[in-house]
Amino acid sequence: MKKQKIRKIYDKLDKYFGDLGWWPADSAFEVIVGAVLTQNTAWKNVEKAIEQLKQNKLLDPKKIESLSDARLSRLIRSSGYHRVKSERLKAVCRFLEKECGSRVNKLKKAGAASLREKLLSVKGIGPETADSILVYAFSKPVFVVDAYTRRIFSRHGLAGKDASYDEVQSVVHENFPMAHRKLNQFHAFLVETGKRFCKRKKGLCKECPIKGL
DNA sequence: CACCAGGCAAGTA
DNA sequence: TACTTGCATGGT
Repeated sequence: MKKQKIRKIYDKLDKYFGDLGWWPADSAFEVIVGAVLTQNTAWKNVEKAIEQLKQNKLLDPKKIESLSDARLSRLIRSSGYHRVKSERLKAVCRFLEKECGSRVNKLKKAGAASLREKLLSVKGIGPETADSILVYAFSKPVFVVDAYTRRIFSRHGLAGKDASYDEVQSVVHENFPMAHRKLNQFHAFLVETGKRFCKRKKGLCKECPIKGL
């Protein structure tokens, strides 16, 4: 039964990691920026980019929207794909201006499903980025599926190797209590497990806290 | 040197 | 629908 197995995995990881303090950010908007910048990119490189924006006091939707493409992409260069990502950031900022007058915290009151759809309509925001924003910026009860999650779920027989994003997400939504805090932590646990123990070419390694479940 | 990282969009068949 | 490719820096 998947329900039992997922529960077991969560409990093991909870005991092993405790509270990982995700998502590290000082504001909802910083979460959104981080969610875009971390697309297919190591978080370490994203931190430097966010730090650049902070040091220049530009971590603000209206300010980012009005920057030149050259300036913005230079500031976020360390996060990779900087030309693409500067466009994506601007698209998100335009969305925020239109949606809530750039008062980002207003969106906490929005319904999760409708906000998800709106986010997905922004160019540069796909399912993972949208869900990361929903759960980490706006505390919605949503489980984020990422590359590590896929890898781990596949190796533990919880999802097919090439299951779609929505399929993997459903496995968790249907088999795990829908508390925001736990879904939030669960994703953080899986990413941390992946980073440390489940690299692409290795199989499950000995020290992995959920080995053999 | 090769490979990977907390994806997504656009093009093709 | 299901592939494929471009995007790019920084770490191992």
